[in-house]
This record gives sequence, structure tokens and C-alpha cells, in this order.
Amino acid sequence: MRDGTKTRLKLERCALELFVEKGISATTIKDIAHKAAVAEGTLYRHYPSKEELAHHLYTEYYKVVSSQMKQVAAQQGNIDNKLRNMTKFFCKNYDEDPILFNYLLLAQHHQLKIIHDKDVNVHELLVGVFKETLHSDPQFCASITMGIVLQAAISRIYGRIPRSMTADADRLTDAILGALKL
Amino acid sequence: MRDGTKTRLKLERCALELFVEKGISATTIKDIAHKAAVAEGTLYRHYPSKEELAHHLYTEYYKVVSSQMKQVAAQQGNIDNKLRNMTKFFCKNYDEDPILFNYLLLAQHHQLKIIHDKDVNVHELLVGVFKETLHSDPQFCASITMGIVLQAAISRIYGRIPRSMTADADRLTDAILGALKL
Amino acid sequence: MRDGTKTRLKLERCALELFVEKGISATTIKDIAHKAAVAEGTLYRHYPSKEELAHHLYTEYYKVVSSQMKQVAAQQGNIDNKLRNMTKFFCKNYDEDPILFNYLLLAQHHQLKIIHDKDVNVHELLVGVFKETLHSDPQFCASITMGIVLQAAISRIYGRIPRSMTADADRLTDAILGALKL
Amino acid sequence: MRDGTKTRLKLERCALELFVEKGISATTIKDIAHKAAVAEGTLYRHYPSKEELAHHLYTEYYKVVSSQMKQVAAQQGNIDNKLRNMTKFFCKNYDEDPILFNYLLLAQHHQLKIIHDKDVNVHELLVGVFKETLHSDPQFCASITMGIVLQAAISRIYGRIPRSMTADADRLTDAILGALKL
DNA sequence: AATGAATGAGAATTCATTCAT
DNA sequence: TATGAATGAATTCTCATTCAT
Repeated sequence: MRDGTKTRLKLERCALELFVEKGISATTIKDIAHKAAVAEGTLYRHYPSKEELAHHLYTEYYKVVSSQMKQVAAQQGNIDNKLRNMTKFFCKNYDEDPILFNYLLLAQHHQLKIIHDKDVNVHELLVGVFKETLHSDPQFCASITMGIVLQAAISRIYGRIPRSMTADADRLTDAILGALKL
Repeated sequence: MRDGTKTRLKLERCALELFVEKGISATTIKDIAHKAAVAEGTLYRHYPSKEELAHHLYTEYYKVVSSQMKQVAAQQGNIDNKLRNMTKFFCKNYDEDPILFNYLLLAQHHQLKIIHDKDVNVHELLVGVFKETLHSDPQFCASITMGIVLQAAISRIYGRIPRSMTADADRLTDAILGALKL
Repeated sequence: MRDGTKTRLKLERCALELFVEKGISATTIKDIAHKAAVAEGTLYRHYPSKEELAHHLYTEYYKVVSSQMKQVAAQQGNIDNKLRNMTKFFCKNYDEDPILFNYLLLAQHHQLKIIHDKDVNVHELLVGVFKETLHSDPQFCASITMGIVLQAAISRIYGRIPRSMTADADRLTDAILGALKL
Repeated sequence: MRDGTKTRLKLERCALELFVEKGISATTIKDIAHKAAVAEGTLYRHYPSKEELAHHLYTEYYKVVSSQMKQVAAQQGNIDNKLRNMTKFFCKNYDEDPILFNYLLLAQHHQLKIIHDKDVNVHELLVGVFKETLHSDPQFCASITMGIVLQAAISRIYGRIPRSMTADADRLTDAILGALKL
């Protein structure tokens, strides 16, 4: 490609991996450029700064995933089914790109000045689902749900659970429903 | 001042707060020294580097908390009681020093090269508890348990749940037991 | 500038002069950068540290000079002629770049951890020459020879002898031969 | 001792050894204090600064040695005998304390601002001796003499000659006389 | 669009020196 | 006299960013 799209994608992927591995502020432009096998200056053809790149990476993908998640949450069905589908969707996405999911869900984003509007925030999405069904304390329920699923992902990072997330999707949903007495 | 203990404690506390607020690599020596109201060079009388300070802070406190947690886990009782007591202990500790707990639980530890031996790792402690009771898939159960409790803490950080952790301790235990069908 | 060769050469020359003038550890990066009229950070594009620069400077030039000296020593001729040619070669080189020679010969090399293999060590070269001719105690002879020539160079540094080294080359050789009863 | 003389001597000896080993500017107060097993501040009870200590160490001993050397040079006798006695004296002093001799004779003193008046400079002493005897080019002769003897000392530092200096005193004198055609 | 040398601000670190005990 | 914690200026080093090619 003459237009630099290939370089841009390489840069983004390498940056993503390094951000997850070392954290955003500990990752240097040099690190990224070196891993992407381009010159340091090249990054600035595509992004005005490292922060911008990190921010772009976040919003770009978070938007896509959370809007799809929103669709899943909006589908017809009782809360059991909604949670089951959302969990399945989450697991599938994790398995497709664990590194991206780590970045989106586990990176310390309060260090970036990323504030997502409630519209695209998975926790808030869950709060919405629980509110709909008149469930008591939706914040508590959403926290339980997120905790079970996120920690399952973290357990993969630490190599404690060798299975794919998808393989555990139903068990995870059952655990959520059990925890919430649903 | 005769010995440097007071200065050291001040440095450690200020560093802790900054590490939680901004992340380790985004916190500068200047930040820490300024907050502790000492000269920058003073830090180096107590620690050879920022990294060492962060590491010390982590292992020092993690050791204390996890060894106490170990004692709680070792107490007589069925698994219900053990989980209830461990949850209570965790909640109490969180409430006593939320900042410290954020540091211990949410710091991106793979960025510090901290490897705790299994002996002092809370997840592994839980794995041990579940193994003891011949429960199936202890790793999965430990993950569920950790997820529920940790996410409760994270929800406090984001201001989503205004109550103390202790106020939710029993509900959290109930959720864990429900999730694990116990 | 396309490549950094010019900058690198400037840095090396300025560093060399300062190292000889003030000693390595008393020379600062600022000194070097200022003298070379570049930014301090520029030095680090070429060398990982001041120490590495000093080391590079030493080995780089020592290798060249000593390998040429080796060729001179390897030429046909009796020991008289060899010593005469080596002395001449040494003097010529000194006169061409006294500062470089001061660095190579007078730097406190045990402070840099420079260990040259015997192959590129001028003293050992002399030892080899004296061994070849079955001369007794080659170490002693090499020491005498080195002492006479090196001190001649040092006398120039202190301004005690105004002549060029080359102007004294024959007298120095005669002194060496006299000292060794050759 | 209550008066600190013992501490002072320990400090001086340790400083001397470190100055020879690492060079003056690369030796830190901490190094010296640590080696002498005293606190860093203690050094300042005895010397106003590291430079002063280095300077003191130099002049203190140089004065003694060079004035004794002067006496040796002033003794009756022809030039042969004078050179023989001076060499012997030099060798004896070297053997008694090689480290001190390295400091006095081989340290890069132009890095300290030590300027010895001609009165206490060994090279100049030799120049005087050669002038006395109407020898041509006393600077050249002094250089030859110094070179032969100093290099013998250096060869000991590098471990090239295992004998004591005194054991070689006569051979060194013979070499000097041979070099100077005396 | 890509390069990588150069920059310079700032972060980490060192170290001679001071000072309260 | 001795200590060693604290200082702060100097030094080393890092790194995001610029710019000539």
C-alpha cells in the first residue's frame, strides 16, 4: 500500500500490545516504532502524540464493542437470556482478541483522561438492564456480573484457566444467575 | 530527627497515594518528594530507585495482608464460614485503607515484575480452600470469588456504590455462595 | 545532515580533548556537548553512556595504532632496526596527534576496565620482539624501552622538551640500545 | 585514641587506596567513609573537602620523599654514584609502600591543581644533577632516567615483573648509565 | 509517506556538604 | 569527636517531538 494504511495498522497493533504489556506511560515511542519496524518519526505521520494514539485505540474499539453489546442487551427476552447472550458475546470477543480486551477492560484508564459517556459503558449497560427489570440495586448486580466475567478474563491472563472464555460462557452465566438469585 | 523513620513513612504514604492516583510510571520522583515535603535526593537515602520503592510497597503490605488472610482461611469451619470470614476480612481491610487496597489489588503487577510465591497469593489461597473441600474446579471457583469481591472494590473507586465494603460483606458472601451453588 | 557521522566525529574529538585535559570522570556530558556544540541528548544517540564513549575511543584507536605497530615489529631486520623503526613509528604518531596519544598512553586504564588481549598490547609486542632474539628477561627489556619512549612523550606534555618527538627519535633509540647493551 | 588521630589515619589510608584504584574524581566521600567504616560526615571533621584531602595526601608525602631524595642527590660522589643511590632510594620507597608511590608518581595530578615548586620535584632534581656535571641536555637525560625507573614501577602494577623494585635497583641503574652513555 | 538525527525539557540519580543529635 | 539523615545543585540519562532529507 502506498497510502500508509499498512503502516498505521502495524503501529496500532504494536502499540496495543505494548500498552497492555507495560502500560501506556511506560511504553515509549521508540518501543512502538521499533516493534513496528518503522522510524520513530513515522508515528507522527499518523497520530499527533502517544496519548492520542492510546486514546484513539480505546475509543475506536470500545465504541464498536459496546454498541454491539448494546444491541445484544436490547434484544427481546427475559433477563436470564439477556445476561446469557451478553456473556456469550463478551466471551466471543475476548477469545477473538484477548489483547484488545485487556486493553479495553483492564487498562488503567483513569490514567488516560478517558471518560466514556454512559451510553457506551458496559457497566452502565448492565445497570440499565437490571433497572429495566425492576431489580433491586442495579449497581450492585452490575458489579457482581462484571466481576465474574472480568475476573474470568484475568484468570486467563495469569494462565490459571487454560480454556477459552467461550468454553466457560454458560458456566459463567449460571454463576451470575446464582449470585443474583435469578 | 534522629532516625529517618518518620521521613520514610511519609515518603511511602505519599508514593502510595500517587501511584494509585496516576500510576507508577507516571508518578515522578519530584511528585513524591514534593508531596512528602522533602528534597528529591532524600528518597534515595531510603530506596535505590522509584521502582524499588513501588516494589517494596507492594510486597511489604501484600505479605502482611495475605498472611493474615491465610490465618482466616485456616480457621475451623465449613467452606461457607471460611468464605464469609475471608470476605469480611477483605472488606474490613479495604475500608480501613482503600488506597492501599487499590494499590495492592489493581496495580498492574506484571509491569512491576512481582511474582508472589503461591504461599502469599490470595487467589491461590482460595484455590487451596476449594481444593480442601473437594470442590470441582477450584481455579474457576477462586476466580468467581475474587471477581465478585474485587469488582465490589472497583465499584467504590468509580463511585458507583457509596456504601462501605463492610456494609456489603454479607451480601457479597451470599452472592459468592449463590454463584458457586454452595 | 543525512547521517550522524559528522556529529559523531565532532563528539569523539571533543570528548578526547576533554578526557585528556580533565580526566574522564571529571569531564561531564555537558562539557562534551557544549564543546561539540550539540545538545546533551545527542551524545546518547551515538553512545549509551560517557563510559562507553571513553571505552570506544580507547579501543578504537588503540587497535589501529597497535596493529600498525605490530606490522612494524614484524618487518625483516635485526633487533636494532626493529627498535629503531618502532621508535620512529611511535614518535611520528605522537607528533601527528599528541592528544590522542596522551589519551591512549596515559589514561588511567585500570579505571576504565580495559583489558587488551596480548595481541594488541604494545608492551607485549616488545616482549615478543625481545623473546624472538633470545634476549634475557624480555619483560625487563620491554619495560626499559617503554619507559624511555613514554617518558619522552610525558616530558612534552609538561613542556620540558620543546622539540618534536620525531626530532628525538634516533637519540631515543640510541638510549634504548645503550640501556639494553645492544 | 580519643582525639581522632586513629580515624584520621584510617581515612587517609583508605582515601589513598581508592584514589589510586579509581582516580580522585571517581572516588566519592561515601566510598572513603564506607571503606574506613566511619560516617560520611566524619570526613569533614578532618578535611574541609575531598580535594583538600587529596591535596594534603599529596603534598604531605611528596615533601618528605622528595626532600630525602634531595639529600641523596646532594651526597658526595660522581654522577654514577648519585644515580645509583637515587635509584636505590626510589626502589626502597616504592617497595615500602607501592600504593603511596603510585599515588605520588602516577596519579594524574594535573587534574588536581597540584603544582610543585621545582624544589620538590624529582624530575627537576635530576635536571639539577645533570646540569651540575655539565652533561648535555639535562632535560633529556632526566626524562630517560625517570622513564626507566617509573616504567619499572608500572610494570609491577600490571604484574609483569614479580620481583621487588629493590631487587632490580642495580640493573636499573646500569640501564640508565647505558642509556646516557655514562 | 518515511526516515532517523537532533533537540531540549524534564525525569532519575549522584554526591559533596550541612546540621541536628 | 562522630553520626547519618537531609539537602539541593549538578550530573546523567530519557524521551516525546521536530525537521531536514
